[in-house]
Amino acid sequence: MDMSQQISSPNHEIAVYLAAIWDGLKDQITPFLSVLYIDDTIYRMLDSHGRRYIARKFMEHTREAVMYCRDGNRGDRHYLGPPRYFIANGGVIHSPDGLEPIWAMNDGLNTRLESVAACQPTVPLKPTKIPRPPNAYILYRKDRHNLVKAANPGITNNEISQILGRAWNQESRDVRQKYKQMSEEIKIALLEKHPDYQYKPRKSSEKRRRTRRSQQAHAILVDANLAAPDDDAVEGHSVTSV
DNA sequence: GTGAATGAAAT
DNA sequence: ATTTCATTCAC
Repeated sequence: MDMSQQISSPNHEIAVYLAAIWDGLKDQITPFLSVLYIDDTIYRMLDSHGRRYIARKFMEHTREAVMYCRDGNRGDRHYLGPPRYFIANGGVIHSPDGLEPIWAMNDGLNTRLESVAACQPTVPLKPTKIPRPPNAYILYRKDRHNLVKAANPGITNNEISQILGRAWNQESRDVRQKYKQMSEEIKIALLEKHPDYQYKPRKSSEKRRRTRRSQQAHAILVDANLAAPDDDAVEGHSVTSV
């Protein structure tokens, strides 16, 4: 191998350059980190290839599709992370110019979803979590949930469940059969789309324990570039789709 | 995350 | 026989 040839090649220089940038960025990585903070200066040094390179390196850590987002509150900050990270806790992804997505937390007043940018995975990702198909009662409850709520202002979901649980047990075999039929069709459709689907309940010990950090506290952590354990959020295997 | 109902599917 | 998780969303 002719090393001198490689060292002098532009490609090699670029590779070294990108590797150096990644080297600096990866200092942020902890086992729980799900979003990478990238200073605007660094971000602008990267062209599309460079950004793709960094994204790929980071995906190797997150095992999820990631996207870039500019900080909606501070234009000089960029983040790289799974779309679900930006969406969580009322966050929205703006893309006013249709090009560069901007992430902002929902203040309930003047944030609106303009458009959502897509991103394409380039490394093997964690398999998507396929939701369990709903049973007959779940479909029945879903159907009547809004009706019961409208008829009983201030009613809680638990009360709705109690009411519809009784209603379900009183329902004619016709109605029950109708929903049973629906649930079976949905299940068949699911198996058709995901032939390898299999229900995999976790042990209760595997369920999420830590109570969620407040939105505000979380925003502060992110802003201080201390974004932490917000992400073992993936039960067993899954990616929240956007 | 929990609760509150039912039921499918796993353990 | 027991447990998880599908739906909903205030708490």
